[in-house]
Amino acid sequence: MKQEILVLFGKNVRKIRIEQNLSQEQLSYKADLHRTYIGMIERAEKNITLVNIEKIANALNIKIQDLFNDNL
Amino acid sequence: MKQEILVLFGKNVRKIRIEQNLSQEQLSYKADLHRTYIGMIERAEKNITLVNIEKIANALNIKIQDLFNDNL
DNA sequence: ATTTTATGCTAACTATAGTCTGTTGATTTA
DNA sequence: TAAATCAACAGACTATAGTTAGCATAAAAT
Repeated sequence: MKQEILVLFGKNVRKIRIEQNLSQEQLSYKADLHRTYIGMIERAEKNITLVNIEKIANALNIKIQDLFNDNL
Repeated sequence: MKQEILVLFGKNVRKIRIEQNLSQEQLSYKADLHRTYIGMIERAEKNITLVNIEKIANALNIKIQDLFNDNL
């Protein structure tokens, strides 16, 4: 994929995940998603659906809106 | 589907679309999506992907974040 | 009254999201 | 130098998102 919106989203997931000292695998457990899938999202290789967007936001204890911040 | 997050999203799309006096069909042109698909999204029958979320936000001239407001 | 506009709904199809296994390489830890 | 942790990546599979045509209903417009 590599569309800009997916890149923005993926960067935000990675940034917040690392801030919380979580590995991709740990986040995947919390979000009930597969290990490799988190990596694909962070690399903007998949066009994520809304239900999974929410799962990730919940796993990171943030609002969905926070995953669309575009300051960096 | 009918998951809560899809219901919230659909309600917001409909609300803003009507505020702007657009029919589903008119919005579908602007967003480059099919007529019936907009209806399905508003009725929370499909789990929309991020790329299409952005298309709808752009067609409505709003930010993606605005589609996740939960006041009404 | 009938034509037009708007939406709901179904069903079938095709494109792709999402799952899962396994391999590789880098880094860290013992 | 192992052993363990982490992430990138590939490939194959299954589930479902997204497209499209068509029919039904209701309301507004002519």
